[in-house]
Amino acid sequence: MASTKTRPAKQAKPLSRIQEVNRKAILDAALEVFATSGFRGATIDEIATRCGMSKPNLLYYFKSKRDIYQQVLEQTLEEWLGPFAAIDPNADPVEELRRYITAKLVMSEKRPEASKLFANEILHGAPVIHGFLETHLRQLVHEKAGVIRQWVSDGKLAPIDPYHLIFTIWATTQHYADFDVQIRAVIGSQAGKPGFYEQAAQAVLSIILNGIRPR
Amino acid sequence: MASTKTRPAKQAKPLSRIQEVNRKAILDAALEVFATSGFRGATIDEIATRCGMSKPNLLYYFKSKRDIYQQVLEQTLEEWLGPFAAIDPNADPVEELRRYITAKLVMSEKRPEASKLFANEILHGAPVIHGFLETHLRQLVHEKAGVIRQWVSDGKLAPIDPYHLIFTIWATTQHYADFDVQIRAVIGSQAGKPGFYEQAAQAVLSIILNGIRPR
DNA sequence: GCGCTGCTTGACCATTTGGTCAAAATGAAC
DNA sequence: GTTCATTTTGACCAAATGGTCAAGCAGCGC
Repeated sequence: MASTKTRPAKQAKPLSRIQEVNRKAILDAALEVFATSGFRGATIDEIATRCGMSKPNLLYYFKSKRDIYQQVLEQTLEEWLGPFAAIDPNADPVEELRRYITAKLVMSEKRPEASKLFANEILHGAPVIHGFLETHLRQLVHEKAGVIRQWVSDGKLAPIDPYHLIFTIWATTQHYADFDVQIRAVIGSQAGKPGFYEQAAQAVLSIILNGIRPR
Repeated sequence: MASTKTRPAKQAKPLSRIQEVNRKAILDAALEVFATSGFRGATIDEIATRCGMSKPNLLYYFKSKRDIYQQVLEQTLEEWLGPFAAIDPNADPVEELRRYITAKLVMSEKRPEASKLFANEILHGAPVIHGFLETHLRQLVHEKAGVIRQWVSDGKLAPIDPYHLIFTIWATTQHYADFDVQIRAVIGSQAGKPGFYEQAAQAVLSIILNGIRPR
């Protein structure tokens, strides 16, 4: 994604102290607003207000609403896919998947906005990150699918379609972030309690890992 | 939900032929538009145009955008929860869950808009159906959780938290509708092919059912 | 202090869009 | 065909919102 990191545009202008601070503040606020309201529902004004800034001032740093949105998305994407990219072909399959699933559940608990941001983007047809999905993500998934397929060949996992396994893991883990309102409504106060996510992790791991253990 | 079915308001006015036709056309169009654009993104104009109607004419049948949205949501809810409500305590657990999961995957394939509509509503905090979630859905889930717990007690299923099992099933099955764009981008043309959903069903069933089979 | 560059903003504009209304068209009953 | 209720619409309004701009302000090197 992007050229280097979060530069405004071309020609690596050094990006002053105040710029760095303000751009970060904007992106942080934008993540929350976009995650809870979606792209259409979010307003520049709300993002601006949330970081104590006027609308024109915010537009001094980003040229449009779409621009902010895109950069938040790209920035969050790396972080979000980190644990997936880190899946190690040489580790023990079940342990490695346990690690990955746990990591994703922790992310869903700690940063649900990131998950919601993507969910919303994809739900509406991925207008902004469609290209990324078809190239980078596709390549990455293809690679990891190969790893899983190898594990299956080696008899270290039950025979399972790697792609659907990946989708199942994504679906279950992200569900806890994206649908937290529903979960909270259904199970009530327990959902907020400290041990809740550990309990969720245990259940999800139990289902998926036992579902794919060699037999 | 709602008083009887889809009456405009109070006092069961018989609802003329033309009303019946038009209301249905509007609700059908609205489902699609709301599902793809979300509540904020949808416009009355688009819904109206899509069923060959003028905006004021549409507002003759429904008093506001919110009103249409709410009725589409309520109408689809019943249909969506049907298979869940139909889970039979007396059937064989593994077979019954296989039936349910399969039914949900079929729905995700045939009517992805319904799934997307809910996903969007919940993602944005369930402003409209929050009450429903906390009462009816909560009660229903509680009831079915009891069934699963009983199955576990009887040794017919591996020990698993009923709620998390339900969430896992919802997450995986609905993922195929809500994130279809991502799936298509990642695995390419295969996603459209006829056998794809059967393959998905097989993989999901394999993981979940083997994950909960008594051992 | 001076001047210059970079940062900030009030005022403003254009577009979109939910919703209203009075008047016209249509259909049904007789 | 006349009459009345139902249905349809063009024209319109008000609010929200993305985005612009010229002018003001602030920091900083000298």
